[in-house]
Amino acid sequence: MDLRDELRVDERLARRGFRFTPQRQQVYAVLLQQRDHPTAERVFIRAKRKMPEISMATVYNCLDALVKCEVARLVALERGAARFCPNMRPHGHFYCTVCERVFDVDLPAAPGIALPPGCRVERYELAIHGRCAACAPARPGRRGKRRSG
Amino acid sequence: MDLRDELRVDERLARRGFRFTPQRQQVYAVLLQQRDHPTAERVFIRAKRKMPEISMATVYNCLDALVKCEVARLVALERGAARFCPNMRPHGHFYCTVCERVFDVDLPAAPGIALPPGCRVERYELAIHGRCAACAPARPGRRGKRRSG
DNA sequence: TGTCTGGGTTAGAATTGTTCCAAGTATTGA
DNA sequence: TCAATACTTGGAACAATTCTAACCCAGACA
Ligand SMILES: [Mn+2]
Ligand SMILES: [Mn+2]
Ligand SMILES: [Zn+2]
Ligand SMILES: [Zn+2]
Repeated sequence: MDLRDELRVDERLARRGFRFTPQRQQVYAVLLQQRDHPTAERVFIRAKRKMPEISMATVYNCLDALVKCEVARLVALERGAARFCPNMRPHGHFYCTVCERVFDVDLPAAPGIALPPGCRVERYELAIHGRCAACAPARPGRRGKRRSG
Repeated sequence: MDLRDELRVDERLARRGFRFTPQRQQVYAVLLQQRDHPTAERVFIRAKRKMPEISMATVYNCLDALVKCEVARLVALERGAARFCPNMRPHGHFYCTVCERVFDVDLPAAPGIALPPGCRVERYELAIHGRCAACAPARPGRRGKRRSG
């Protein structure tokens, strides 16, 4: 984890009356360490390696604080568990329907979409569903590695 | 409901071994009647007006059949209840974060997104979050009409 | 120093949205 | 007419998330 990043996170939390507790540091470190868009449960499993006492409730609380302070993004790709991403640059996601891995993709510079009149855009959520390189050749069933951590 | 549409639906279901039962007709009619991207529960409430015996399990079953036969789309905009849409032309969605209404928007002709190499796209899901015309002027809290059905 | 205050952590209960199940019903086609 | 198959139903089960109540802890302040 980059020290400058951590300092920024610290003050971003403080600005909203949140503390950068050891649990929140650990949850944030987990997000930075393996940027594979883990679910809350996967974050929980990884965070427990260095902090065995941490609870699921705390993981949800920490992720919520990080998302509220714009230090992490919640990514809702399908129904089912939300995923989390510490990349705060605007970007979309490629979701492999076979191995369920998620990849960041850049958004097009000029979306050029005609909105209903009077609408104000807050953010774009682009999800591209398909097959990643590892899974593209297969036809049905599942391929590629899943649940690696 | 357009008769030609209904006939097409009938055969689309039949092709997959599904029947266009009175319940499925009713659920489909509800989707066509008020194209506001209702949740399963809202479909249930509306369907009960003409078919008081219908159950939630059947509404889920019917929506599932319609989605499988490509007669309706499941739209997963946020965490929480999925929404359903009978518009099968490719389109994205504008989601008002205040009143929670959903509007169809046309997709740009050429998205022009650089994907991870080797990826095969199945479909795009574009969701634009923001404020609709009715809710744009407001700052915090909620405005606009909600849950009208 | 003692204690007040407010956020934080925890386990477990509750809630939400969805899927599954078992039993009975309806439709189809030999 | 009979068997196979699909369908509907209420309720149980389930998964993801949120809520609750008890305790913890750091910093403010008397
Ligand atoms: Mn991402
Ligand atoms: Mn739509
Ligand atoms: Zn894959
Ligand atoms: Zn609105």
